[in-house]
Amino acid sequence: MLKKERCQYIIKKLAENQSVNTIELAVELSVSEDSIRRDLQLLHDQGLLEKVYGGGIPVSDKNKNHFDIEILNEKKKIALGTKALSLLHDGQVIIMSGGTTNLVFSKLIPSELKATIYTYSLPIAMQLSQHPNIDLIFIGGKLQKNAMVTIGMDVVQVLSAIKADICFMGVSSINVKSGLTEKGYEVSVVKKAMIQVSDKVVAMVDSGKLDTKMPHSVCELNQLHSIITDLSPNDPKLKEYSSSVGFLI
Amino acid sequence: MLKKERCQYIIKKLAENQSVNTIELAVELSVSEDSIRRDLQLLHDQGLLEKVYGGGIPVSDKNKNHFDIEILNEKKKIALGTKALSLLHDGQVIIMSGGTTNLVFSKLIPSELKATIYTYSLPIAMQLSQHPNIDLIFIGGKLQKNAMVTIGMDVVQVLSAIKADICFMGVSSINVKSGLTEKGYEVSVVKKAMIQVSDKVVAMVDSGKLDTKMPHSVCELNQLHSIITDLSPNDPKLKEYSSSVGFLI
DNA sequence: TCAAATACTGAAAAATAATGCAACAATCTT
DNA sequence: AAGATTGTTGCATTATTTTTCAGTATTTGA
Repeated sequence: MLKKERCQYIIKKLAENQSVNTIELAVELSVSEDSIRRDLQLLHDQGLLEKVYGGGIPVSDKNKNHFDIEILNEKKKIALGTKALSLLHDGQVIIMSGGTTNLVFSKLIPSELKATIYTYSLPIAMQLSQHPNIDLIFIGGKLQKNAMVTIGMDVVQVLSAIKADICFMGVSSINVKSGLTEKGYEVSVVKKAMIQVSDKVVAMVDSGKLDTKMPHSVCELNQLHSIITDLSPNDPKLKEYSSSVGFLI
Repeated sequence: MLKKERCQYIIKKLAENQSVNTIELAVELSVSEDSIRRDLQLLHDQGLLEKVYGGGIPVSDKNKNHFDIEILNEKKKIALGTKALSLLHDGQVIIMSGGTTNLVFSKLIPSELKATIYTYSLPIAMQLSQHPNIDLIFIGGKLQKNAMVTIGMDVVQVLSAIKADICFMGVSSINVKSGLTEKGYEVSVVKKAMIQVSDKVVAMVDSGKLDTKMPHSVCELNQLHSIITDLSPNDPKLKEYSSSVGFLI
């Protein structure tokens, strides 16, 4: 068995049992106790467990001051976000929706850019608050827990009062017939409001979202200024979209 | 067997077994280990697997995005926050100001508590968004970067419309004569608004803040329901405060 | 305190990896 | 078709990583 596999096994067992024992592990994995100890040391150095006499226990999460957000397909999303950078200019007023695609994008924004950004996504706000030249305005409201975005009438109301140059819209589902659609009604309402007040609407589309559909409509394709994907604009998967949208990037 | 076929075989086996072993593969595919290593290297370069000593494992797609917040004197603040827990009850409407003291406190809130919490601090919102039973409302506005809180008239306006049972107020500076004071004018305005709409105001005071002063006044001591510190209520440093305030905890 | 259990240390052994090289085959060029 | 080019393979050598083992130190619990 590979060393890395052993480590994964240990982590898994630790999560299940809240503790692991050196000797037990040595028997289960048929290696010497020394090897197990070295593995435990390694995992400890990575902050993945607490080493104690006789084995290991989980790290106490009371003292954790960090927030993690999992990003699927980060590579694709970086490719996508990098393309979107060409649409940014100094002085713009920008609205950004939530989603990990936009989170990745926000990380790519060059630190020289001077712009005003509105968002209602907590993680994106955290990210952009580190940016030296961006005026950041957070749109408050009731928080939707899993997505970490605010929703509801408060959000719509604030959005209605904005006049934005461009809006980067994270996309849950898109297909040619139904356009953009969302799983949650409230999010769809917020997105409609974003579109209303933005000169350009840019759909940030992870290629996995192509040709899928959700219950609540956001807008038709012809309302989009452009669609940015991680694929080449000539990719056959995008063929049917090209006629309905201004730009495919 | 062709190199390409081998690579496909490796990928397939990896998906099935969650790991592949160099020597095994060499035997199965009847080529030298060197060739297998070269294949693994190739697949690694293509991002299709993770190379480890002895073979390969799937690429971990758990790409995480990381936000860290530094907390000074965390121990003191945990002591302080733990005392504050006694003021929490189901059904309360709570306002929380920003600051690391309140961030630590928010982490200590038991997961059974059902309450509504208003805050204008990004990190506290991130923290509380993980809480299963708390209705969280974020107060939007322009973001102040270093403190990661929203400020300005938008915030004051939203606050004015609230009616809260209790308000946990992070404290920058406190002394007997001037009461609570702040470095920034805008934050002081926001805090005044919080006090206006809260039945009880609780000052969360790290003992390092005692007997200090800043330019902008927030309130006098007699407007506070209680002061919570990391010290014992009988500590001599708190003596002069005791006469002006309802409770010292 | 002692005895047992567990941990740490360093060195040697074993396993695995990387590198350069020559042989060979497939492909391309002329 | 002959020659040049390229890519793949296996081998020998050298480096690196991992494991074990023996001896010694530390921690634990009675």
